[in-house]
Amino acid sequence: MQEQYDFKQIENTWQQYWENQDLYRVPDHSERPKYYCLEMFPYPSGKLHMGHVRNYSIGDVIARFKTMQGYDVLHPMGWDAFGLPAENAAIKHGIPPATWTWDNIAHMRSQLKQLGLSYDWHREVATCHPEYYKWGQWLFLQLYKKGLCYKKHARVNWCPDCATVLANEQVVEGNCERCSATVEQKELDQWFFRITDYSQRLLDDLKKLEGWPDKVKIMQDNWIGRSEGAELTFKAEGSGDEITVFTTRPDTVYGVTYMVLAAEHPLVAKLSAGTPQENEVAEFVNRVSKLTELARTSSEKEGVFTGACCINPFNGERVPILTANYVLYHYGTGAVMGVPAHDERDFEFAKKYDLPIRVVIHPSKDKGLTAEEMTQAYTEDGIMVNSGPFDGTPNRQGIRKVTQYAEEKGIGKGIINYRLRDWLISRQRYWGTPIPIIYCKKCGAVPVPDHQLPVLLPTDVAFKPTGESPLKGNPDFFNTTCPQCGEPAQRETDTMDTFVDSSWYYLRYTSPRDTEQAWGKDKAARWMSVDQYIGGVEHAILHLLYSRFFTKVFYDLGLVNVEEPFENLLTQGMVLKDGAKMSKSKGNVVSPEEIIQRYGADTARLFILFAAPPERDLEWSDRGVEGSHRFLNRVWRLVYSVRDQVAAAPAVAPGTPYVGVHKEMRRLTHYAIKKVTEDVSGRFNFNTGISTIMELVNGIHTYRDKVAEVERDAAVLAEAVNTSIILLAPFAPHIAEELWQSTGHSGSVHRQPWPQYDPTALVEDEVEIVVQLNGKLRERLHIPANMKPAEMQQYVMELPSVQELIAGKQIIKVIPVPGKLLNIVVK
RNA sequence: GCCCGGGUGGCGGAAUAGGCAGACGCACAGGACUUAAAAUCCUGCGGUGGCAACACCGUGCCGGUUCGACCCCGGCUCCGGGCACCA
Repeated sequence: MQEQYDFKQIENTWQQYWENQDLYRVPDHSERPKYYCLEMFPYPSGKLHMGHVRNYSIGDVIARFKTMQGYDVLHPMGWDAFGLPAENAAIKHGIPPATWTWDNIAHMRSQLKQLGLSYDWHREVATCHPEYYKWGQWLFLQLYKKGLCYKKHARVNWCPDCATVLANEQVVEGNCERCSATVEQKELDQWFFRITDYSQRLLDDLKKLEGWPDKVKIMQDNWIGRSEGAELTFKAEGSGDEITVFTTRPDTVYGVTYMVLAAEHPLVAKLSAGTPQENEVAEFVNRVSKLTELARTSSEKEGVFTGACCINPFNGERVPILTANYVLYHYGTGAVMGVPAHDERDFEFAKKYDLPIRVVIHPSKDKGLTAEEMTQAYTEDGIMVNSGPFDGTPNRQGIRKVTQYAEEKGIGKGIINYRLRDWLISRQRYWGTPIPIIYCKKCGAVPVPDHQLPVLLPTDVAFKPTGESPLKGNPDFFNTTCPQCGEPAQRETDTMDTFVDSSWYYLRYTSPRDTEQAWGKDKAARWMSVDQYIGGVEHAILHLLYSRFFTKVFYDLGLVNVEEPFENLLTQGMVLKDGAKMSKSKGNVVSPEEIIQRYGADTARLFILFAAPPERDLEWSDRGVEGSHRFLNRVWRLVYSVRDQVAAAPAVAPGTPYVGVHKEMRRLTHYAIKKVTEDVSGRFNFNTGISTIMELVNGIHTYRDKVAEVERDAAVLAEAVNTSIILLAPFAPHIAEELWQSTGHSGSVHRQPWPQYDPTALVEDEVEIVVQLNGKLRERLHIPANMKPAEMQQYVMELPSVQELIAGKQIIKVIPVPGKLLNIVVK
């Protein structure tokens, strides 16, 4: 063992050794229980950033800890390798996307290896590899055959900069989630997955996910957006055209004073035809439908009379039909009833256009409302009035009763609406999984037969700066023959959203090299579900919702036997510098490479785990990094100074009665085992775990310095030193391995069993308690630890110093808390 | 507007079940070692007053419950995130 901590040499040596020994390979079958630890795989952008380092350091601690606890830990890594940046690089630098991507992967893989992460690299996957996307295509076809995948002509989100369509989830406040360009609307033929068929199950099963943060579950709940209500049908006067509205408040149907249709609603043109309103309506629709949803909904409410009226089937009243910008065509039925008295939007609209307001809910029997006095809508609960047979009914009951009545009369029905839309998966891009569909003039859209998979992405493609997919200009790719009739046919040139690729990679890791199937059912059964998933909260909806959907589909197809993919989810916070997210434009980026170069991987990992608990944002501090480095040096010097004594020491004999400093050293050792185990297992509070190891190391220093070498108990010292090395192993794996080997051990420290604490070592003879007077701290004192509350009270109360405290005061009550305090309440 | 988080020393953070606020680390100050510096080691480090023992104040603000509140309840405020004309 060298006197100096030479992290470079140590990290290189052990990384090579572990690789040569194949230390992190995990078997598919064994007697040990399984644990699946997964971190979100990265997009191979070129270099690791600190967010990656944090994500993977957290996962590595858990994986190593679980391994030491006796589990077979599946801890894989791979690459979310399809995507637009590869195409941009091709256009900009003339490098083919495949070359660019594989070069990046090679570099990032070596960076990950430099961090000393315990991945089973035999299981590496890359979504751009034909052996991976072949099965993505196969899964697409399984959904297709099940009717969960369809092509539809629809108004879709189009990003002009990315030159492709986007899923709803990828539009953030009207802008592209990737490049922030303003999203436009286009009418196109597009492929969708029928995720809406799973709305209710995706919602219901959120309750089963006890290991997920509430925040993420709430976000998914909101996104699915279940809303219970009724559809009610009104008939247009004259023509008899039916207008069905969706409402969550059927109890207010007697308060309807107008109807509103979305601008795109087919009846708008029909109803206004031939009325004096016709031109005005056409002009309004023309203007409004050009606007994006965001532009429409952020402007003031506007509407025009269509010239037609309809009859409220509940009270026979005649109300005008309008069209307005605040009604969305794609939600519900694209039509709403206007109840200004009890809906804020309707109130605002009615005030602007002078439409009548009719109160049909009173706050209570004694408290009424009048339309004239109202300054805002009354949306709370109350009693129904002006509502024919329903007068006097509490409105909550009224919702049920009106719906029931509508069903009996055939003018409506109860219904549940979801905000969730089907998942648009086709992309007009080259660098993605080709959609395995062939278009034949005779047979229509024909799925590519299984034996023809994969539909290979051609690599000899020309990129144009227009951004158009080069597949369109590649006849070798798109010209083919129909699998059904053999006539000439064309391939689909759209590729799949990369979120499709990342929605099943956790399953592929269970059978990464299987050439016969997407995964082995037995393998998936052994490893699924993922016990711990770790990644950024930015995937709360997109990736995590899609993966849940896929798993449910696979369950229904009999491909897996779990209904949820991720048992426990840890969403790590961002890495900040000077209070802001690291970014090139802000110039506050700290490069992992530089930190590893200067301080080593162990220091980088230790700092990032110590500086904050994983879920919180982490403020980067160069000083803090130095502190972590200093600590590792301190551990090194300690072990160096006692290495021979430790190596030669016997084990602590069970039951040995230690006293004084020796006893205290043992207490500290076993307390550290207890505390670090608790911090790493349940709470993932690595910061407090590390601080406990620091306390142990500080304690060993004191023990070494204050006790002469001859009086030192070698067994106690060795126990403390060995424990600190083992506890440090998941956090700083290289230095721990080196120290382990230098203190006379054989076998990797990472294959040692995680230590168990000895409860008898934690028992103290004396405890410090405080004496409070009316809850205020007055005195600290030491008492025997085994005192019962009554004994403790008597003992403390008789102490002269305490007598002095309470002299001349009337004692009202005394509250003894064993091992903690005694509170004396006096007057 | 609605729904989640979060406000604790100069800084990152700790207090896991209502029981000693500030563990651990950073920064800073003083000291030891050194010709000197770095490294290392030791000591101090919430505020105010005091030579000191000690006293008083102190977890965003106001109030409540309790023998006792960073922690529970009510009301506000500021910061971060999500959703937002979804009928």
